[in-house]
Amino acid sequence: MGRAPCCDKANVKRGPWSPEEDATLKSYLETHRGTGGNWIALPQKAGLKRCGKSCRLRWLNYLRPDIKHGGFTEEEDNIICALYSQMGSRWSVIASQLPGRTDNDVKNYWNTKLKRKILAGKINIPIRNKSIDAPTSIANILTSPVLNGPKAESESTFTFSDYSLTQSSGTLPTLSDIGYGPFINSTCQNLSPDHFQFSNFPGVMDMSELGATSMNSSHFVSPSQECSSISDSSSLAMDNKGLPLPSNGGLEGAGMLMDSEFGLPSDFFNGLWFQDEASEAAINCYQYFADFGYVDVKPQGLANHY
DNA sequence: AATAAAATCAACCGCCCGAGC
DNA sequence: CGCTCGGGCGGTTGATTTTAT
Repeated sequence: MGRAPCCDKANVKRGPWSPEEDATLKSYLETHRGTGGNWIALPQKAGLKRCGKSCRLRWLNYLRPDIKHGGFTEEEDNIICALYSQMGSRWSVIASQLPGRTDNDVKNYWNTKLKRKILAGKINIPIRNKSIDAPTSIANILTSPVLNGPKAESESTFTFSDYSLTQSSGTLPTLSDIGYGPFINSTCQNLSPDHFQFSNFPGVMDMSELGATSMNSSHFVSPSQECSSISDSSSLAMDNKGLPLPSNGGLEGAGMLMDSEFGLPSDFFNGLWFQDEASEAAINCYQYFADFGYVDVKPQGLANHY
């Protein structure tokens, strides 16, 4: 038995909001200085025949003051790409770094325009291009160039269109290639934002700042869930359809990239794969991100709660 | 000008998490 | 400690708009 729905679906209006409904919701929220801590009860109080969640969404994505729509700047493009390359589809976290942007907006923008821009080679994604030695201890990996970033002069970019990543595949070892996979599986619970220096990316804030602000209120999936599918873990991940799938590393066998629970941008890379099956770049790129682009980070102090 | 195809984006869905009891 | 509920999230849908033929 599933949980009860949040509202009576039969008696709530659905679909696009009318200007009158917008005005009612906005007026109520402004008059009462918020929801009073309960979105579910709000529609009734405000006289709206809408689901509370629908009201919340409408407010957050459209009615809220200072919302910007469309017209993403190049700088915003770069920030989105860089953050996506680091954390995947954490749209709320990404949006929190873009004043006036909502997660829905960023998500739509990524899915409809940015992916195409990247594929067309109009956007370069900064990537760390440096060999590292296999770590022998936790200290090594936490201070390794891959995780902490290269010196500025060794940073390079690649584009998906020219597959230049292929050329550098030898210098982009995946974590599983160098034995990091099992390590991450067993130790990622202990990682903190301090171990990641996102500020090495131009225009991207240090992750530790996120840990102090937006990440505190963000949605996190526990390492037990996310780390289970990192790298060459042998555990199974479930895709959206509930089918058991091999976690990352799914390149082999079925000849296609597998989705995982870990927040990989798999749809994007699947797209690359199917677009050009012979593309080593897509594979390398996928593995690159899959292997160390998505290690979950948590504010220090929370790590042991899982 | 008409039609089809593609792109866009608002809105919904279902799941997960934390708070409160 | 377990259950319920609301908030929040990412994924997906589908209506509308734009572009191509």
